[in-house]
Amino acid sequence: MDISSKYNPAEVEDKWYARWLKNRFFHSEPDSREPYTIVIPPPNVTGILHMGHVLNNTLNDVLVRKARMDGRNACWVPGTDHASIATESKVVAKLAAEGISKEDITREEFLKYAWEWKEEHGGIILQQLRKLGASCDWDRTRFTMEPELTKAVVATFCHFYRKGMIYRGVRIVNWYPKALTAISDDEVIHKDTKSCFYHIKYYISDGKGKPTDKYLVIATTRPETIMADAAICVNPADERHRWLHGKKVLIPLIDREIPVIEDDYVEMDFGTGCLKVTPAHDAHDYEIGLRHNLPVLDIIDDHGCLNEKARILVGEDRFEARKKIAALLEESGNLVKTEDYVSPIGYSERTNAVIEPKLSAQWFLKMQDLAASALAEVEEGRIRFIPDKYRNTYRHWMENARDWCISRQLWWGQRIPAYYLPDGSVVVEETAEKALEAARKINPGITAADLKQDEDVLDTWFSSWLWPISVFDPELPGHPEHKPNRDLAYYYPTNDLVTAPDIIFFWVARMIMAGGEFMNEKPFSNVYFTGLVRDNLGRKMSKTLGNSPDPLELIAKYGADAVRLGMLLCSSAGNDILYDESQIEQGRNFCGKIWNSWRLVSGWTADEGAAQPEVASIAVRWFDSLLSKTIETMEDHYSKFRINDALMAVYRLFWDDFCSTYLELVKPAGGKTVDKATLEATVEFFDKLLKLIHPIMPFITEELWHLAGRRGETETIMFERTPAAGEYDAHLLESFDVARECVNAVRGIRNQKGISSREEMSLYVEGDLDRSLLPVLKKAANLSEIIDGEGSGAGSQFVVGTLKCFVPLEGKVDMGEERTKLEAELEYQRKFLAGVRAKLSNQAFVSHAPAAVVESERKKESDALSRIASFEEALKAIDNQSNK
RNA sequence: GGGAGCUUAGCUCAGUUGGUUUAGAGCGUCUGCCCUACAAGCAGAGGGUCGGGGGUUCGACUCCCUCAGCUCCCACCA
Repeated sequence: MDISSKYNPAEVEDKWYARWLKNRFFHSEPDSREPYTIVIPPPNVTGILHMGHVLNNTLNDVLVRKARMDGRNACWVPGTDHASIATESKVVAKLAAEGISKEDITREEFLKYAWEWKEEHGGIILQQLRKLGASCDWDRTRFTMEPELTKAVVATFCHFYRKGMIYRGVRIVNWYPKALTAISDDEVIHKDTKSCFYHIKYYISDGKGKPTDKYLVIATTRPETIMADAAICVNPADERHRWLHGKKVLIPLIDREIPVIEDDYVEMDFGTGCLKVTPAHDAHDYEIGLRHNLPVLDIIDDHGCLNEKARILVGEDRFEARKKIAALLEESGNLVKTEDYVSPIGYSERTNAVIEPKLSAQWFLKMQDLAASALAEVEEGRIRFIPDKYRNTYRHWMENARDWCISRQLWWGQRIPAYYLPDGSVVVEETAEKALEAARKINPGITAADLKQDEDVLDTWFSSWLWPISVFDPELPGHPEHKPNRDLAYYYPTNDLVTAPDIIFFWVARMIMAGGEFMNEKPFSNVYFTGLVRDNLGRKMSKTLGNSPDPLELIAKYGADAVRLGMLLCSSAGNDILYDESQIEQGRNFCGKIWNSWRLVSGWTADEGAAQPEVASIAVRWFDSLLSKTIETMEDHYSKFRINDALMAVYRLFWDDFCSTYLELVKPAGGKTVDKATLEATVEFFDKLLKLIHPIMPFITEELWHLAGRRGETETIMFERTPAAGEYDAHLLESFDVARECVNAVRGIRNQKGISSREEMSLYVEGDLDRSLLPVLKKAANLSEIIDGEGSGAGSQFVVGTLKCFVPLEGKVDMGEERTKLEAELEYQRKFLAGVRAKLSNQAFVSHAPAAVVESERKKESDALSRIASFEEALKAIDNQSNK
């Protein structure tokens, strides 16, 4: 059969992916089989493939392909996420590059640009996934902002609003001045940041707005907010500040009078024990303000600049204002001192911009009930996390979940379906028409033009949490009375979810909540958390470091199968992945190995009449057993999501056992013909191996499966069944390993003595070895004869287990060297024996340890004794020789 | 500040209820090989007192305590 001498992944991969698509092999429809469902963690619609995606989607694909070959109706639903903040900021940047400012255009115009951009760049990542071999059901591709899914999101909002779980409130939120939007707590990262602690004098007022000569000192890191102070707060138990109770003080520079209040919140031993309370610019202060009924004065605008309410430094950026006010305070004599200080500051996870705690009106979803039931799903074991340790993290969060701020001050996203009447009252309805209807019940005179829809959009996660439901039946979310359609009824709950642990709360937890709310059923059974992909120095991959390779270039260079294997090689669940290109090289090499092994086998021609050599017959029986055993091992690994262990098992089976051992044993000596039975068995083994490898490396296995079976274009390995583990001969496997060790030892001696593998040798064996395996020894070690008995004279002695072996080495043996080697062995065995005997002579051990353990120690003892005897004899023999 | 986890060969990691483990794998390293499947390969070899200390136990990489180092998550002491 013609087969190119080198495997060409690019050609093969493009060919097969196109055929798979053409035949719609990935497409799934409900039928009588058991479903296996995965929904993709939807990547950002404008994103491009990075190594994290490669890891995640490779794992997904392995699971899906495995399930498909297990005979299940596998469905992997792909799609993308509209990613409001990320996408909007990209569009804003693009417009800015064209000289267009978002503020100069209308919402409609902006959205037009955004959609254009999405159409142009959106979904590139889905094309890229095809290169990786992802077997997604592309006919089911979804986008979180497509009309149907948007309807689902809006309906969901209305649903929770009607249940009284959504409310609008003025709260301190994490304000992101650059994008002019609030972001959720989860999108803020706190980092210890060097800053400055300003100690500032506030003079006591004489009651008429004039300073007395008495003062208190507060310490703050944010002097630019003093103009927004509503009070000074001290701990009521703090004796030092008792004299301040009931007093009023004047804010420096602007001389506004504020009260001194008392609250337990203030730590006596921190700072000066006096806290300036700035309800508009600090969440704790806001709480204190509520308790003490303090006025709220917001002096920072949406861009992070001081506004006119600050009275001074109006229009200055918050950081500029901080520098300037420090100078002003210094001038006015209010600055006592400054000291270096490190404090946690919130940054945007996305852009690293400093987040401003800011008072603003936002929509919230109450979390308490949702979180409690979502916690139970995991705690009571209905949903399994892999690795298990994430349960702790999950529990902690769910027990402390705060209400979810679901509004975002953006345009790209699902607009909040709240409509305001001129009198300020609000109606929440799925459509503008329904809203008008509802509004007229409040005020019959209302016209459509009077109703103003809320300007905000919903947090992206407010759509992605519906994903496992809405991709199948977008009618259901928000309408729990709706009967699930055929797809949803069949595919839900999905089986496994593969995702990164950093979105455990953003997404995983919330999908569980939505599942409980609308389906009364968990959305998936297993969540496999991958690690973060890092470079080989352990650094996160980032554009700025330039340490993030382009997966498509890697695929072009090494092939998708190689990239997949390379990623899986280093990935055990939950551990970070230290990526190194050498792993992908290893994948490429494995492809080469598989390819070449078939080149070898395909070159064999069967000789109908020839009898099967004994060594081939043994090899076939042995490999058949080993194959069964390995399949069993792999199934066990898969069931525990130990994908890389399953991979390693088949990798070694193929390379070490099939190629290096089996093929070498059955390989016809002259390179000409092989008996029929052996050839058939070999081809069948190869076929099974391909099937075992297919979920991991889909392309090369499909190619070879076709080459090996001369199969038609509409056939595919992907619907073949996973080979079943049959019975295996444990005794054969064990004794075969002894034989292999012997072979190893002989080869070692060859190596050491510089004897070519082509030169035949003799071997003496004495002791425990299955003699039926002698042909294996003979062929693998290239022995002319194996003599049962004790060898003597010039030669080298070694022991495998309790088997004593001797290789005659006439004229090639250095007796001194042999002596040293044997003495070292003897020394080791004696020490070992001493250890075992110490154990056995310990009465406590003998009486407490289980009989089997004691028995095995006894066996160790007798084995060691026999080995020692062998070595001693060998040494004696050497001495006799040299004495001659 | 709270919580979780990690520390095993040069590197990355297994080690599944403490005893057939005299601690394994992959990669890398070293030695020898182009023998017609494969040098992206073949055949071998070396390499670890399982982070330190203590304890429980007949027995500890495995359980407990403690110290050290690292990582992650949560947390706005101004």
